Amino acid sequence: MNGTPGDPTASSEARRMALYLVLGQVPAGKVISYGELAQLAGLGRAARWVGRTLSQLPGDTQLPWHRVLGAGGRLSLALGTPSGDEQRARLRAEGVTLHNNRVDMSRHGWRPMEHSG
DNA sequence: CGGAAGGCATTTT
DNA sequence: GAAAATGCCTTCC
Repeated sequence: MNGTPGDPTASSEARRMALYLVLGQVPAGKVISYGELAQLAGLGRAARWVGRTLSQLPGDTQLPWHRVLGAGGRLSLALGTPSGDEQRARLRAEGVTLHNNRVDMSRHGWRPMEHSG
């Protein structure tokens, strides 16, 4: 609940909508971190909230949640987990190069601001 | 010096 | 109060 007076933040539903919009802006073959995603969605440092929301997403969602990684392209999900294994499988399917538990941000790091920020 | 891996601190539900 | 799809800092190669 957003029953926190003093916080101009919108309802959790509004935050989730912003997250969907930003996440839908992520092109295939590119990746982004939870923190970046939260910041682009205007959520600030709610990186935890982003990860939690993605985990709440249904399997029927069309959102590319598998393009969301930890900071610096680090995989937060561990192998052995349904989501962790699927994320790596989907990323590789899009042409993303995986290094053990790291992604090549230099080649797949999404830059919504490009250079003219 | 640069990249990768692990640990501790922060935030949200 | 506890758990979790994280983030930044420090250390090793």
